[in-house]
Amino acid sequence: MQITSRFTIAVHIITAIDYFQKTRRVSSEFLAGSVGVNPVIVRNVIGMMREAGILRTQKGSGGAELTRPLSDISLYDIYKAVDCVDSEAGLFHFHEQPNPECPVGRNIHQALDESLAEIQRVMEEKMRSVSLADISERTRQAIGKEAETE
Amino acid sequence: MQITSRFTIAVHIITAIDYFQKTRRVSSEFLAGSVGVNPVIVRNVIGMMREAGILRTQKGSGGAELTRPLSDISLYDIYKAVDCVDSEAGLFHFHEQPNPECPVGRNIHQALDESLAEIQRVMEEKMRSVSLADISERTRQAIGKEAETE
DNA sequence: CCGACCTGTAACATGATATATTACAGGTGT
DNA sequence: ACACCTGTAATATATCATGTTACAGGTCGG
Repeated sequence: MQITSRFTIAVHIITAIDYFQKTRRVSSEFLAGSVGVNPVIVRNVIGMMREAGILRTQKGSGGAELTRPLSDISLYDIYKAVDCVDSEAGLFHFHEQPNPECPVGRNIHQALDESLAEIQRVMEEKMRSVSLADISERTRQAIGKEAETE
Repeated sequence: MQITSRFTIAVHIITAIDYFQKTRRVSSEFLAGSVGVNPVIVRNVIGMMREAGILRTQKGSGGAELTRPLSDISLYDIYKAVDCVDSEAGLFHFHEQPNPECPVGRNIHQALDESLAEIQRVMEEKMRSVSLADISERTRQAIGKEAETE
């Protein structure tokens, strides 16, 4: 099991929009080229982030624009926006038919749920603590280092 | 995306083995009845835990037996044993072909990896902090409360 | 030593999901 | 009018989780 690549694709997209938006028009085609996936995937991921209020898009003329500074967008915002996990079901898939006639079967769910929820919570809190500004900053630093060694 | 139910099934199995092993023979058929899945699933999950050294099994006569006390088995041990995530690839699936000709494309992976690894790490550390003794204890308490209200 | 019961494992079916791809209707700006 | 863009539907494919049947071989009580 792995968290869908939509997540890293979305982070890549946001970073690229921020990096390029002042110098060129950032269309889904262009982004698809940078990310290395089909433009339709990009448009879908962008659509999810638009619904989540992270960015705005312009039909026709093209290009996407962030609605707030990178420092106000966390990895958690992206993760939620692109639906990496079902919000209701949670991160862990509990087996669905523990036997109610068995004492363990009818109580294990309740006994485990609290711990599973906590695990999910610490993970999500860590995601909240990382902003897209952090990622963008690291990306720009890496690009800067490339220039040095040329 | 969700973590496979093999994980909660495995926790259920360990808890049930501990709960029943002194009073009856705990076969894969019996466990399958408690968990509510096919006996083959149980045998496969048990097989994975055997490979991980968490329990021993007896061909022929049946029954599984834990190799160490519940307090020495953590949720993380189970999670690793039943292969919830690919150990090499990690929890997050990075898109595989970011464009090396794009400055963002060729640096985003490195810029993100550190954060993704940290997120995975805090999650796994939380899993290490919960032992099967905790889960068993809560299960037994829940069973005890049932008895009270009868 | 036979028969009942068990495990380990392979083989196959099925449904869900991630990703890719084609297609097209409709918006925008020159 | 035309080129370029987005939003979205429809479809294809591959992978994976889970279920199911089947069977070879181990163990043990009678």
